[in-house]
Amino acid sequence: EILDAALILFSEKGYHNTTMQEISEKSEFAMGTIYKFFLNKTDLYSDLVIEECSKFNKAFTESISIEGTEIDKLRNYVEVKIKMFKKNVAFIRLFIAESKGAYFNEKGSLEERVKNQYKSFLVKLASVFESGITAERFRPLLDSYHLAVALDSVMDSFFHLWLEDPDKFDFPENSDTYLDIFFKGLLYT
Amino acid sequence: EILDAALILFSEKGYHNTTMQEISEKSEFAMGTIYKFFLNKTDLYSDLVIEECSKFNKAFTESISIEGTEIDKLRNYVEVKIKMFKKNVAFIRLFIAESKGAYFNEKGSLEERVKNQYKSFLVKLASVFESGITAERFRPLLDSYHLAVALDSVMDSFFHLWLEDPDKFDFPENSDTYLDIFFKGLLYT
Amino acid sequence: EILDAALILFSEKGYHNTTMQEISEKSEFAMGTIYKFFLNKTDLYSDLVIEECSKFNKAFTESISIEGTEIDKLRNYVEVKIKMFKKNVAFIRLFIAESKGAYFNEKGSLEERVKNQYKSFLVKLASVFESGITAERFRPLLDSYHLAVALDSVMDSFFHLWLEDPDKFDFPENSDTYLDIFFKGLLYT
Amino acid sequence: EILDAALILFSEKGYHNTTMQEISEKSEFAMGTIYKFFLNKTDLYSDLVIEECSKFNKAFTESISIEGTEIDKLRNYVEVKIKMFKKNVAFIRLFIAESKGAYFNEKGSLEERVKNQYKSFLVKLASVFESGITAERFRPLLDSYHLAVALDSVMDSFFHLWLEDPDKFDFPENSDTYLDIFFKGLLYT
DNA sequence: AATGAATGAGCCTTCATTCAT
DNA sequence: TATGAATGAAGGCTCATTCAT
Repeated sequence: EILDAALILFSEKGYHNTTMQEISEKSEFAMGTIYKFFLNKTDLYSDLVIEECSKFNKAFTESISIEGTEIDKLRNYVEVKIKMFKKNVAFIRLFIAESKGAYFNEKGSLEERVKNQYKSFLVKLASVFESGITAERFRPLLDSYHLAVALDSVMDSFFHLWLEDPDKFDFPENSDTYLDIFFKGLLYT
Repeated sequence: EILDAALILFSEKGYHNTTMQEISEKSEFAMGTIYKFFLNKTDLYSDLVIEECSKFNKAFTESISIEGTEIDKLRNYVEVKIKMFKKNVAFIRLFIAESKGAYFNEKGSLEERVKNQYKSFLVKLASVFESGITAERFRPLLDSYHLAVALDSVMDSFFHLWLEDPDKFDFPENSDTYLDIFFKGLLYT
Repeated sequence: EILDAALILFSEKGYHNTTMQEISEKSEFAMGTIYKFFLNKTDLYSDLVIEECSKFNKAFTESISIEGTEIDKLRNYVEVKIKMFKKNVAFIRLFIAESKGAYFNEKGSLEERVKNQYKSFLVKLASVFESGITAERFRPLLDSYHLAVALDSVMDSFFHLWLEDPDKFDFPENSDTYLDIFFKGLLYT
Repeated sequence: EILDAALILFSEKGYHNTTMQEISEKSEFAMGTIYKFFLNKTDLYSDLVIEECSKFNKAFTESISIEGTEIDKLRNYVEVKIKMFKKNVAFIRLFIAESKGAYFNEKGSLEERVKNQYKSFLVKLASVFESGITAERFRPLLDSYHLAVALDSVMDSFFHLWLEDPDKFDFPENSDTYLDIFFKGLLYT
C-alpha cells in the first residue's frame, strides 16, 4: 500500500524531506502509479492525514459516548487513546508534528481542516468535563475546554517523549495515571 | 539583525516555505553577507533555534534556582515561562514546532541538540518535584519526571492554542491556574 | 475507427496536446489495441496524415486530368478543392498546420513526405499553367510553379480564415472568385 | 541573448520539441537565469512572439501609411515585407507555423492575441484596397479584405517554400511580381 | 568586505509505451 | 487476441549556494 510507505517516510523524515521518488521506491509502485491514485504530493499527504485523523476522531468520539458517569467516559477515552497510540506509532509522530508544526500555513489548508476536526472533538471532550462539573462530580477548577486540552496534551507529551526514547521514558499505559493527575491533585490537603 | 528577520519568517511560514531570498530581503543583508555569517540555511536555522532556546533554558533554569519551597520554585517557573512566552511569541511557535519534530527528524540533527538541552532542563524541573515528594510536601502521584513533562506540556498546549486563535482560546496568565490542576485535583474528596 | 477519433482530437487540440489516453477513450479502443495497429504516436499521426493527404492529392490530381482547356482544368480543380475542404473540415485544419510545419520540423520527418507529395502535385498544377502559357492562353506573368503556389495559397488562406471565424470571414464557394483574381487582374487597363 | 537562442530552437524544432535545457545550453545561460527573465516556458515563447510580431506589425502598418496612391502604398508594403522576411528568416518560420498551426488552442491564448494583431493589420491593408476601389483605380474584383488576405498569403507561401528549399524555389524579390498577379491578370483580354 | 546575479542539482509531474492477464 | 494498469524516462521549474565585481 502506497499510503503505508508514505506514512513511514513522512513520519520519519517529514513532508518536505520525503521525495516522491522515495515513496515510489519504498512502496514498490512506479511514480505513474502513485499519480493514478493521488493528484499530487500534497493530495497524497492529505489523504493520508485525513484518513488517519478521521479514524482517530471517530474512535475518540465514540469513546466518550458510552453509557456511564463522566469518570467512566474519561477513563474510556484515555484507554482508547492509549490503544490507538500503541497501534499507530508511525502516524502519531506525524500527527503530533502536523498538529504542532506548520507544513502548510495557508488558511483552508489541510492543517486547518485537521485542526478544526481535532478542535471539534476537544469541544465534545470539554462537554464531558462540563457535565461532570454541573453534576458537582468535578470541582470547577478550570474552564472545561482548558481541562480537555490539558488532559490531551499530557497524554500527547508522554507519548511523544516515549516515541523518541522508548528506553528512557516510560509511557504509562494505566489510565489511572493520567486521571489521577487531574482527579487527585498533588498536594496533601 | 539577520536572525530577527529569519525568526519572523520561519515562524510565519515554516522552515521549508521560507527562502534565503526572503530572509535576505527582510533582513536587508545581501545573500553573500548572510553566507558570511552562516554556513548554510540549516546552520542559520540552528543558530537561531539554539540561541533562543539557550535563552529560554537559562531563564527557566534560573527560575527554579531561587530560594524557597518547591511550591515557590514551581510558581516562579510558571510565571517566568508565561512572561517568556508573551515576550517571544514568534519564537514560541517555532519552538513548539521544533520540539515536536516538525522540520528535522533525523537523529543527530539540530532537533536532537535542542531536545537534549530541553530534556536536561526537564530533569532539573523533575528534581523540584522529587524534592517536594521526598519532603512529603507533594503526594507521590507520579514519577517526578512525568510530572515535570505534564506541567510543561499543559502550558505549551494552552499557549499553542492561544497562538492559533487568540480570540477564541484564552491563555491563562495566572500561575495558579496551572498549579491548581496538579495541586488540587479535580475530584471532590 | 481509431483514425477518426485521432483526427478530431488532433485537429481540435493539436498533436502535442492530444494524449494517447484521449485517443483510446474517444475511439473506444484499448491502448494496447491502438499499439497493435500503430507503432507509436508519431506513426499513428503519420498514417492519419498520409492517408488523408493521399486522398486529397488523388482527388486534386484527377481534377486536373479532365479533358478540356487549361481554364476548364483550373476551374475543376478549384471546385474540387472547395468541395474537399467543405467535406473534411477537421482534417484541413491539420493539413494546413502540417503543411506549414507546425508540429514536426526535422528533415526526413512525416512532414517531409507529405510536403513532397504535395509538391509533386504542385508541379502537375504548374504544368497546367505552363501549357496554358505555351498555348498563349495565359500571359507569362510569372513562372508557372509560382502561379500554382499562388492559386493554392489563396484558397488555403481563405479557408483557414473562415475556419477560425466562420461568422466574420466568408469563404467564397464560387470558383470564379479565385480564378478572377489571377485571370482578370485588378487594374483597369 | 536568451530570446535569440530560443528563436532559433523554436523555429527549427517547434515549441514542444524544444526543451528549456536546450535553450539554456544554446543561450549559455543557466536555467535559473532564464527563469529570472521569464515566468515560464510559455512566457518566454510569448515574449518572443509578441515582441517580434509587434515589430512586424509596426513596420507593415507604417509601410501603408506613406503618402501616395494606393499602388504606391501596396508596392511599399510588398517591399517592406520582403525586406523584413529576408532579415528575420528564423522568426518567419516560427510566425508562419504559429499563425497557421496550433501550439496553444485555448481562447485568449498567445495565438489568439497574435492573430488578432495580425487581423487588425489586414483590416488596414484592406482599407488600402477599398480606397483604391472607391477611387476607381482598382476593379472591384473581390471584397477588399479578401484581396488583402490574398496578397499576404501569396507572399507568405512564396517565402515559406523558399525557406524550405532555397535552391529549388525562387523567392521573387521584385515587388512587381506580386503586384502583377493582382494588377494585370493572367488572361489576354 | 559586501554584493546579488548567476548557477544547476534535484524535485514534482506527465504521458508514451509495455506486458501480464 | 484484446486489454488497461503499470511503468519510468524526461521535462519544467525552484532555490540553496557561489563567486566575480
